[in-house]
Amino acid sequence: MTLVKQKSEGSPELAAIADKLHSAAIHLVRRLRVRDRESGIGPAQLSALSVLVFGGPRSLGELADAEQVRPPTMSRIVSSLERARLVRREATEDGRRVRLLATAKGTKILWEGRQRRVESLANALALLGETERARLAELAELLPEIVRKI
Amino acid sequence: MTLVKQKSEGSPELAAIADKLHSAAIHLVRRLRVRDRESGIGPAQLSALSVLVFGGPRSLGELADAEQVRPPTMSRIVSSLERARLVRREATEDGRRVRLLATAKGTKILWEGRQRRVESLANALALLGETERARLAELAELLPEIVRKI
DNA sequence: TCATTTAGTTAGCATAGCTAACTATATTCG
DNA sequence: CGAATATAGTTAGCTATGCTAACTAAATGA
Repeated sequence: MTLVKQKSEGSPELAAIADKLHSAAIHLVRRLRVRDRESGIGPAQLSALSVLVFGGPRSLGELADAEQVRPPTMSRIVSSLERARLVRREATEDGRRVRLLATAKGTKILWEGRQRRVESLANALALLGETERARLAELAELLPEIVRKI
Repeated sequence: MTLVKQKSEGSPELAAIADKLHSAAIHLVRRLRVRDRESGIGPAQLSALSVLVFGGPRSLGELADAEQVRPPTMSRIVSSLERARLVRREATEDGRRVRLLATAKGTKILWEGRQRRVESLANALALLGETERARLAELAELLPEIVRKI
C-alpha cells in the first residue's frame, strides 16, 4: 500500500537510481561473464587477479578487503590461482603474512580478458553518440568512488 | 607484446573504461549483497524476483533470458522462490509453459530490500556534490541501455 | 614467559553457474 | 491421422564462490 508512495526520505528518485544501478551492475557482470568464461578462469579469480595486476602485490587479507570477501573465501580463490600458476605466494618478514604477486602468465591472461571485454563493449559503445560515450567515460570514473563510499 | 600498445581500434581509453565499469559493477554488486543478505534470500533469487515484481509475470524461459542464465539455472532459482512462497507457478494454455508471478509476500520482500539498498546508497550519495549526484542519475539511465547492447 | 592478538587455512554448508540427458507437450508433415 | 520433430522445463551431476566456526602459527605485550 504505502509502497508506491515512498517519498519520505531524501530525493524521491533515489530508489529508482539505486534499483537501476544495481540491476544494471548485475546484468553487466553477467554479460561480460560470458566472454570471461573463455579465459577458463572463474569471475572471482579474474577479479582478484586484476587487483594484483593493476594494483600490485599485497597480502591475502588486503586482497580480501579489496574484493570485499572474507579471508577464507579469498584463501581458496588464491589457491586456485596459484594452482593455475597465475599467482605466486611469497614469504614476508612477518611470518604470518604472505605477499601475493601476479605471475607473467597471470598478467597475460588478464590482458587477454581485457581485450575480449573491450571487444564486446566496443560494439555497444559504437552504437552510442559521442556525447554519451564521453559521459560514460566520466561515469566510469565516478562509480568506483561511490562504491568505495557505500 | 602488443598488449600495452593496443590503440588500434576506437578510442585508446576504451579499455580503461571497460575495466573500470566492469570492476565497479562487480564491487557495487558485492557491497549491496551485504544488505541483501538481510532478506535471507540469495542474490540470484532477488534479481529474478525483481523482474517479476517490476516487469510482471512471464514464463521460465523468458525469465531466464531476462536474467541471462540458462533454463536449468532459472528452474532451480524459481523452485527456491516457490518454496519460500515468494513466487507462484500458474498453468497456461500451452501445457509446456508456466506463468510465473510474484506473490504478495515476494513483492513485500523486494520492496524492503529496495529500501535497504536506498538506505545504503543514500549515505554514499550524501557525500557527493549535487553535480555528481545528477551525473550518477544519468548513469543509472544510460547503463541499462549499454548493457542491453553488449 | 605466557596470554592475547593477528593472519591465514581447513572443514563443512548453501547458492548459483554450467552441460547433458530426460519428460511432456505442441507442431508439422507425409 | 499418426509419426517425426521442435519446444519448454526438469533432473542429475559437476564446478566455483559465498559464508561461519574452528583450527594453526606467528607476533605482540604485560
